Amino acid sequence: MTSATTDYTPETLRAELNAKGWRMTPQREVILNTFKTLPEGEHLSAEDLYNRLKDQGEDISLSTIYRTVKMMARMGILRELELTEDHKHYEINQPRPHHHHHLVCVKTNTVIEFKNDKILEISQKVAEKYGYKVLDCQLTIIGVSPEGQRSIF
Amino acid sequence: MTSATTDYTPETLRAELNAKGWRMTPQREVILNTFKTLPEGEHLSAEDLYNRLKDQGEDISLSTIYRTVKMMARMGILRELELTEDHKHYEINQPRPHHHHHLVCVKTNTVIEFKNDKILEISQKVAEKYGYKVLDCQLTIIGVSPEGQRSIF
DNA sequence: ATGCGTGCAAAGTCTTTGCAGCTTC
DNA sequence: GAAGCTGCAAAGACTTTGCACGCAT
Repeated sequence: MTSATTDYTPETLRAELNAKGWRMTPQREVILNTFKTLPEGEHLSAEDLYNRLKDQGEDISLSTIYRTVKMMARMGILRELELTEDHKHYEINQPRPHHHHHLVCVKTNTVIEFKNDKILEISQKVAEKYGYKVLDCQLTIIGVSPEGQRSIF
Repeated sequence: MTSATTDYTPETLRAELNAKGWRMTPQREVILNTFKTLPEGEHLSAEDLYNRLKDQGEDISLSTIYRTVKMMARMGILRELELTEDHKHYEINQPRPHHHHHLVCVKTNTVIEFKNDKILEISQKVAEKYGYKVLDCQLTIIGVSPEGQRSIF
């Protein structure tokens, strides 16, 4: 298991998979590359990814996508985000300087990204205390945006 | 909308509901009280809550439970947690000294709770910057436990 | 009296799984 | 060659919704 700051390439992914007796495939490479080139702050649901790839002429089944993103999340390659929507979103797990967190409005469902280095520091301290290795840490602030505060409901 | 540190009672809940043109009901009171008396650190899924109430002779439909916990989460009364499982868990949204966060192992699915006051401080600062009111904040650290590190897969 | 809330059953959404065939090691 | 991986279709888990009746305001 590699740390959250590994910069995965198809080669390092292949190596890690092979070490576990698993295999590199074209599908896995395409998915990894898609996340690696995703603009910072953008995150995709399984279906988003499916459609995006389809548009690019890459026909990867939804099953494979679900299987792959879950695997990559468990490996620490992707961050699994559960924000306001009722399905998971994924984004590449960036090393420290790019790591960000989310501020979500319960009324408007707006999501704001923000950075804060202390959070990773705290996480590492806590994890160390329990002997855990950190793959990812996510601070999600749930609140009400200025627009949301104006509405009664 | 009230702050995360409000200590809800059936009366304050009724007042807040009425102010919005909504209503207090026996079901809502039972659900609120159940969460209020839940041991710290315990959190329930909709189905957990349904069964627990049934055992106590309180027959509240699953639909109502889903509707109520979602409403209470939006009001900031409950925290909506998405940890390792594929369904949401709820717990009362405690004021600061009892607020806790989660350290999750991707391999064993173990969840450890921990407290850290700095996290709420950081959240409040961030929220303020954007003009948000904080209802809840959750730091989730995803990692690998010592036991998990021993297994290859 | 009004209209929100509940319970029921049905529908919906997102995700997982079994299996046959293909691909990687 | 053996075993993992993919795609398809079907199943599954959890959650939401329409509607008629009852209850809070």
